[in-house]
Amino acid sequence: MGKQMTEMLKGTLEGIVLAILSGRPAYGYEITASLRDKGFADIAEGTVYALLIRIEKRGLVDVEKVPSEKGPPRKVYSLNGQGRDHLDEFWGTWSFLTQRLEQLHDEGR
Amino acid sequence: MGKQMTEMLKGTLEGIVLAILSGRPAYGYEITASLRDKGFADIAEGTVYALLIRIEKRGLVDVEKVPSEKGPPRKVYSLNGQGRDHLDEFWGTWSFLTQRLEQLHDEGR
DNA sequence: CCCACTATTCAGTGTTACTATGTACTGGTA
DNA sequence: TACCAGTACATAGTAACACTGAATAGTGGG
Repeated sequence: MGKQMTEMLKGTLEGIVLAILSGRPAYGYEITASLRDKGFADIAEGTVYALLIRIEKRGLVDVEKVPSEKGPPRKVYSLNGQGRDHLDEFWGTWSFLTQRLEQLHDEGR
Repeated sequence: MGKQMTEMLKGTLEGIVLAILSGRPAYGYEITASLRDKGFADIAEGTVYALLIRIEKRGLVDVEKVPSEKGPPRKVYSLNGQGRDHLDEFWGTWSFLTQRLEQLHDEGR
């Protein structure tokens, strides 16, 4: 992954994962695959799992352990009320940033 | 500043400052004021100065010391060729991110 | 029996923005 | 004179985050 992308993902990746979970509950391995599909090809598994543990500790998601047919049990994460609030905040912050940057980009020509 | 914004600025602030410098050369104190004008009210001076030193070490900007009438000499930074390339890369990475997130945001309703 | 795939965890690292403080120069004012 | 506000830059220490690399564990196929 480019170093620029790595830095830009800080703070953003959390929002991305919360947004994915806002659609439906999912487990780590699944989310990693989903990210790859969405174009984030080089996000390491370890990164996603660490993020999930973080948002769990903050109380943004509920967790349920579900047995898998193909491997160890899955930890299925679902967005709760607090998580939904946090996601709303995220979109607010994000749109603020995009507006400022769009303006800067337009000024630059 | 919100913690979310703090994290999201990582990687982005550098691009913002480079974009400002792409318009015209500027010095730290001036850039900090410019950021306040642009809506980034709570960015600490120390943050900007540290960033400027960083991009100087990476060779993205040229520096010239210019005496000031109102205080210590100013360090005026101007974007050089390498900085311009880096800024282009930044916009590329940024637009990739915004596209993915826009899509995610639209899916979320 | 080993390998590929599924699934999670964790210690150590590098980068970044923030906090808090200090330094230095000028001009106005009490 | 002494002090303070404004200008201008620097830096040590901290917290947060994504990445690297590796380990662990379960299942099924060659």
